[in-house]
Amino acid sequence: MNSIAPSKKEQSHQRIVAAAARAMRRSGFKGVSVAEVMKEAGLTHGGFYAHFASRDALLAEAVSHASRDSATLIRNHVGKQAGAEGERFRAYVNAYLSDTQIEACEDGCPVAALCSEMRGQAPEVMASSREAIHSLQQLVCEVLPAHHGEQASWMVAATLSGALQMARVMGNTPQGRALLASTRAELLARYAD
Amino acid sequence: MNSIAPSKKEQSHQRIVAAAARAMRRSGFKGVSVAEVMKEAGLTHGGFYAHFASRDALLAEAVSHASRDSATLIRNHVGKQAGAEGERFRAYVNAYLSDTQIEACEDGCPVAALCSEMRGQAPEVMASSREAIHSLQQLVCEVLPAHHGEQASWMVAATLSGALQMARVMGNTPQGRALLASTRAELLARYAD
DNA sequence: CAAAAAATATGATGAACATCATATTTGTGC
DNA sequence: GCACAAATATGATGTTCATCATATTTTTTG
Repeated sequence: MNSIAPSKKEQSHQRIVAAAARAMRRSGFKGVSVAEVMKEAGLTHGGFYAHFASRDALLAEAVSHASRDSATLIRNHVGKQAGAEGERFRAYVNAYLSDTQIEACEDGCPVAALCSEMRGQAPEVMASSREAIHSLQQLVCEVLPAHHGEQASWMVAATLSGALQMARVMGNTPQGRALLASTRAELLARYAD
Repeated sequence: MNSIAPSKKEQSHQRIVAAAARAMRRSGFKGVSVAEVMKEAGLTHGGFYAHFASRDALLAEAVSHASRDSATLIRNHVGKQAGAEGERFRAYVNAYLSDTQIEACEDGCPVAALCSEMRGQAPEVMASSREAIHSLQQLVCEVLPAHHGEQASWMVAATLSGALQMARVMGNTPQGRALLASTRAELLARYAD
């Protein structure tokens, strides 16, 4: 077997992780059933344990995958606007808190999708979760005008995640959209420059 | 029977709701098992359906209970400091984001404890959840210096809930405490007056 | 193409859980 | 203290689910 081409097993492994990462953000940790994820990956449920030591091991990998994935998505979106300091921040906040995010959980930020559920998970899942939170803060740091410092980046990360979660509970309604609009306006007024 | 004294049934009902409200904030919606809640209330699991139409009906009541309960707790704490405008806000933020809150989920804000899990619950649970979010924002409005307006109150509510959730994932560690401290500092610097 | 190895499918097992029907206990008015 | 009603307990049922042992299929190698 060629060691460059991904083996069949690796491909299956990745399909399973990707399916879990989507299911997780759609329905929470508890919403990830081994059988359903395997079906979504085009496999049968029994073969699961040839790929993962346990369901928790899958969840841990899926959190990391979702984190990298959503970070890449939004980096690509923001990276193109390399204008004045503050422009990248505007683009980032407007994307993270856009109205479309209310209903687009599946490909969105795993912290917003799962944060209140992370506490109390298995140790390996918590470790991945802490990394996902760090990754979110890191991303904020990259786009936040530098003079605001690290302290502000933690607070902004918390605001972004908290606001998106709340808006999703309100739903894609005037209320939910107003919540997002308020948060965008406050953040931009105080941190865009 | 006297209609003033709470009946035995009402007392049991309240004990069940209170137990569920604690279990819920400790372990999430999924962590509320009918059998365990009944045991914690000093009853056996089978009697449950004499009190509630379904598990979801219990969850909905428990969210409302937790919301009222934690609001009362923090109102009592803050209410005593009726000093200059901004003093109440300082007291509120310092209490909501105090280090002790990292480990005190059971009696804390149900929005911080459950927000990312609320989306996708049964309709009655979502209705209670939306009310709990409104109640949090209302409380922020009461303590926020008036000139900041309603827009700021939504953003501050999101920040509080988001930061506490993240800190709880980090745990009661230098990291978690630093996250809370950063958020407190930013909020107070920008909204205390 | 045949044999060996790797990957996946089938089906079973046991645990956890919500729900409910029925029995037992507890409290109340006479 | 006795009968009646309300409240609670017991135990059963059916379902969902993670996990795993074993069989079958697919892939690779000689």
